[in-house]
Amino acid sequence: MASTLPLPLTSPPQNPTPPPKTIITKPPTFRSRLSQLCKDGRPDLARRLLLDRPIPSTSTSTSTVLWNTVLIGLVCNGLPEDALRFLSLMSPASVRPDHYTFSSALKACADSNQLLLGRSIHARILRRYSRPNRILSNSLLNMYSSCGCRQVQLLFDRMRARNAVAWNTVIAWHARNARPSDAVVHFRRLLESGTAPTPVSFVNVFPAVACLDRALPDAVHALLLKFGGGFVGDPFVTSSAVAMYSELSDMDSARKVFDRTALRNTEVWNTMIGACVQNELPREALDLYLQIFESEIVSTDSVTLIAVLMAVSQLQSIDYGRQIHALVMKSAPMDSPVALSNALVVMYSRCGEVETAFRLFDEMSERDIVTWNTMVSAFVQNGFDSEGLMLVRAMQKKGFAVDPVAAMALLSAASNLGDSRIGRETHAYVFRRGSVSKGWIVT
DNA sequence: ATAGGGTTAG
Repeated sequence: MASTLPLPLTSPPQNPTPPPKTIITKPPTFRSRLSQLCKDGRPDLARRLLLDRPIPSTSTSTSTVLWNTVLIGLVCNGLPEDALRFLSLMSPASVRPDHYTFSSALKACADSNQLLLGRSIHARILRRYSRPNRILSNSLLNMYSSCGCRQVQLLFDRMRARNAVAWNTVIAWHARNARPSDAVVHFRRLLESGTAPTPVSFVNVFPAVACLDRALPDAVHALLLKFGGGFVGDPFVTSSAVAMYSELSDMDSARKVFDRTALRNTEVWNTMIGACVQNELPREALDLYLQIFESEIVSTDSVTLIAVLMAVSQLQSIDYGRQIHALVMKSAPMDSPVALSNALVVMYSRCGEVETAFRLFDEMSERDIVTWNTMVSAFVQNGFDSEGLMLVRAMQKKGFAVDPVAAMALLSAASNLGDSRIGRETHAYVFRRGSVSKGWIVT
């Protein structure tokens, strides 16, 4: 290109051809190969490549970067246990862990719920650094929060430089542990501290405000509009706000938030459809599904189909049910998730087609506890009590223990059959197993 | 290269 330009002859030569650098791509470095493998979802290959490397001719600090790359790759690909095993192979003589190592290790502990290991890493951090940096402190907060340890508050209170991430972590911790007012208090203190809230601040606080003062949800939503004009378009924030209004059964507000969102991805649609189902508005749910279908802009996934099947179950319309079933077969013919098959079984059962429900149940290659409970309840609810009882035996043979849902079906079947022996046995079983913490209701 | 986020069947 440069050679075709009419250059004046007097001017000095100006690199007539581009340097070879821009033509020949540099060979990938060992680190870039590792991180590419991790990005491609093959951290196992990256790990093997690193472990099989003949002799580490690189310096200790370079090694650390390589090890961190694989470690982060394992964590980000949902393999926290492998990450921690890999970490234990890091010999301190040749690889010296750094901030990145520790923060990834803490995330691995958080993801695999390993409090003891997390604590030991915390101790190593304190031995290494007099004061952990902000990211390490936030990683520690997250680890303790994920592992359900109360140390979160103490650690947070002692932090000097708290950024939004730290605040958000504590807000989420309170909200998830059924302390909505503490979550809101920290949200308020976040605003008072002068730290700018982030979209995550709102995502975390929304679930907490639904169960408090009725004025709060609108107040927090107003704050959202005031603080982050940019956040309202965030699909996460939208989903969270829709879910909050749905929880309050304020479907007008939920719909308003949804309608005002420019960027609606599959998850946002799923939340809105799920909100309709939760509030027993199956027609609205189906209508929304139809809109996705016609717009062809966003795609649907198994979560969408599950919600739609629940709506059909509420409507008890076998015609719609069969159509959705056909769509399920078309969209996910092979390995559809168990939850989707379960939802199909529920739908046929609610529409009164127990035989079809059982055929689907019978054809399933994988069944979980919900599958068994669903089919047992399907039998009992449709008057096939003996079949329900027999299926409970089959379920126990497969190693699934009777849980509160199955117990309810059993009691109901016993009562329908007038079988006092099974009724008494189930009652005794419930009493033996019973504890409120396990979801059992003891009477 | 590092921290926090929404929906999911009985």
